[in-house]
Amino acid sequence: MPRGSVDMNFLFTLGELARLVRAYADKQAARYGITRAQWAVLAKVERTEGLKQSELAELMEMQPITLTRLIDRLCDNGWIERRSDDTDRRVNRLYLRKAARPLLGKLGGLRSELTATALEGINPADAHRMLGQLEAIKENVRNAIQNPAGEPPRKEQRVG
Amino acid sequence: MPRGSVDMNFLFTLGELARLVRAYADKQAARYGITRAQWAVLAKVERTEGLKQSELAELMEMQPITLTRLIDRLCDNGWIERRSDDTDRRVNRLYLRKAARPLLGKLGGLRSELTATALEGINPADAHRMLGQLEAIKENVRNAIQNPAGEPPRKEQRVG
DNA sequence: TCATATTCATAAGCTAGCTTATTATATCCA
DNA sequence: TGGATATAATAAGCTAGCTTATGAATATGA
Repeated sequence: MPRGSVDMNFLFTLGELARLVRAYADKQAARYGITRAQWAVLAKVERTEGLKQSELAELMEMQPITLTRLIDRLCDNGWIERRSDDTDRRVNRLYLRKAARPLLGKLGGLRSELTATALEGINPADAHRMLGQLEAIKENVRNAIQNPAGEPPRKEQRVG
Repeated sequence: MPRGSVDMNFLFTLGELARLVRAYADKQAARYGITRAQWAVLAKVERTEGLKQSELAELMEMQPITLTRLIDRLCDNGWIERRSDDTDRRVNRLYLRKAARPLLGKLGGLRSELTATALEGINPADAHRMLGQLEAIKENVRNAIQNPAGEPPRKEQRVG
């Protein structure tokens, strides 16, 4: 196993874990008539109302078209709404609707439950450190995507 | 933040990281004409030739029908083959074909590259511990899926 | 022994990712 | 002023997850 952890099975373990967690969270969230992906969008809108779709997509590390579909569903259910921008007619800005409030309350509880289940037996300090490492890895991968090896870094990076 | 780490944003951070890593790995693997999901299957078959599809699906925490489609692609490309079982005509067993060998060699190198990129700046001991924690979380979630809260554990668990 | 239940693989149809292309609107600058 | 370029959202069509349903083969048990 040359060079330390290089040959660890990190890639596939992460994929399998994400698959399991997604299946579990989707099943639980289905009680409230929402999917995990839609829930993630709703939760972000709650914290940052008034964003453009493109800004939100960037925040969530997701392509704008993927977000468009999720927003369609959330609007269909009356949880959020698109409002057109005063000065740029291309833009939609996203706002919560009243109907989302009770749902968001329940989802908050569910999030705590799911997190507690997943992290059971791991002490809080370790869990915290692990979360920090996951964020660091996210940053590494984001940089790798934006500055592919062998190419000079582009100016005007979105992530500074 | 009551009760330690319960309200950490573990759920969505994991989802975003998995999305980023998948996008990156897919883009790199595309150089060899394969996707990350197909690659994961191929790598498992390499390590455990002769498994039934249903056994492999269980190993990979994935539904049999999802696996069926991935196997279809791998067979189309001539990298693996389904062989029927001598004693049970319902069963397909999976074997590598010669054509997979050079590909597997290249993919091994790619895996090391991707892992090194993702884990850059994290020391090997920490990375190792983190991987162990991810496995522990996987186990927690698997148990939660199989023994939903409020129901008695079913006998004949698949994961014992 | 034969009806019932289980298992294996797959089909149909859904969500959620992606890339590439399109349309409408803004911006830039010559 | 007006043509090229850039940006916002969406469409089309792909992969990979899922649930539910189905057909074939096997196992079980009265």
